[in-house]
Amino acid sequence: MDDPSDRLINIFGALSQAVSDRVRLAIAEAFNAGGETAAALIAIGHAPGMSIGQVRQTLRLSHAGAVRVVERLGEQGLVAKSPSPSDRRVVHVSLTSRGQVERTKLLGLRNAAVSELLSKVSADDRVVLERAADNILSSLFSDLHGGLAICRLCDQARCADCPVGHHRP
Amino acid sequence: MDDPSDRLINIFGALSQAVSDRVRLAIAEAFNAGGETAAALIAIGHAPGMSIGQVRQTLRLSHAGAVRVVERLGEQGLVAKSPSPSDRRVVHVSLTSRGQVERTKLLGLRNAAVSELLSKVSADDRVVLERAADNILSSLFSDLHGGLAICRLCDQARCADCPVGHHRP
DNA sequence: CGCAATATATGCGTCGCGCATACAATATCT
DNA sequence: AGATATTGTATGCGCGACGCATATATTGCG
Repeated sequence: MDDPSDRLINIFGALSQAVSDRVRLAIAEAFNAGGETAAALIAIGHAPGMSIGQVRQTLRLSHAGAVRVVERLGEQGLVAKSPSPSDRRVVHVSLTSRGQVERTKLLGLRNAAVSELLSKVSADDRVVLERAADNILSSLFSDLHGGLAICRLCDQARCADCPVGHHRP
Repeated sequence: MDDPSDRLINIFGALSQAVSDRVRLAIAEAFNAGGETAAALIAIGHAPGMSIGQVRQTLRLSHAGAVRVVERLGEQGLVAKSPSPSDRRVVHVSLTSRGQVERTKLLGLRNAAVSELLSKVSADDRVVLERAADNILSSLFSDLHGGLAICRLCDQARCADCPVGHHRP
């Protein structure tokens, strides 16, 4: 396969940057905590009962970073920690009802931001765009938590047949 | 036009995030300064003689932030400040030869990271992908420096007919 | 000339993060 | 079972990048 053209590389890179900038900005306006805090809220909502270590892997943070992210979310009353019954070292982190509400709000903001950009693409081209995205994302599948990292801002309930393949054995 | 499907929104958002994550990581491994410092190096190289204020707009930083970014690059010997002949308030920022070298290295890293991902897309689909990206990016054109912000990591010398349109009147 | 506007610089505080370390619980090995 | 290693979590500490408020210099305008 030929290498992609320099123009496509630059434009595709710029597009990706622009999209994530927009999402980041939209979330930052509505959520008073920076860094990976918003991503943590979304990811925890997707896999309720995650351990701190799983948060760490999903967000690619240090352990201390993961502890502090959960701490911040806890201070805002968005998540709660509960001890594991089987292993008393691990803490399970879940969303509170306020956390659920906040998470839904953030997902809506991301959805709106991305949707607005996609409205510039014709219906026919969207089919191809989706296939291209599927191909690239499925090539990135490594381990389960690496996959969760990629989808950390997704509304996975509304993403049938996720190409990153969390559901694989 | 119909709204894009939820699946496309999520996958496209995840793809964009994954691409910018990869680029960010590749650059962070090779460049010892975080935040928007690498983007500043690239952007200054594209528009040599930028003022601090233009840096501020391009990177969407506070004025103090822009001063500090240039300061950091200066400490590493990558950029140099020179007084403007016409207006003694403004400082022109340009790359040193070491800055040029470093910039080229970073551009290569970004190019490689994005190129590897695009290799998963068929030649036919790349044509459509490029059109879709053109359409989205051209819709984002606002002002000249907003455009530069979008392309802040691009190798604009290798991006003929940039859809963000810095070259427009 | 006096006053507002523009461009840059600096003091200060904040926030998110990583490193090193400490502590608790479980697993393993003999 | 007891000693040791391993795993999971928490904390002290410092750093780096950033914004806000403010200071200073230069320009433009009445």
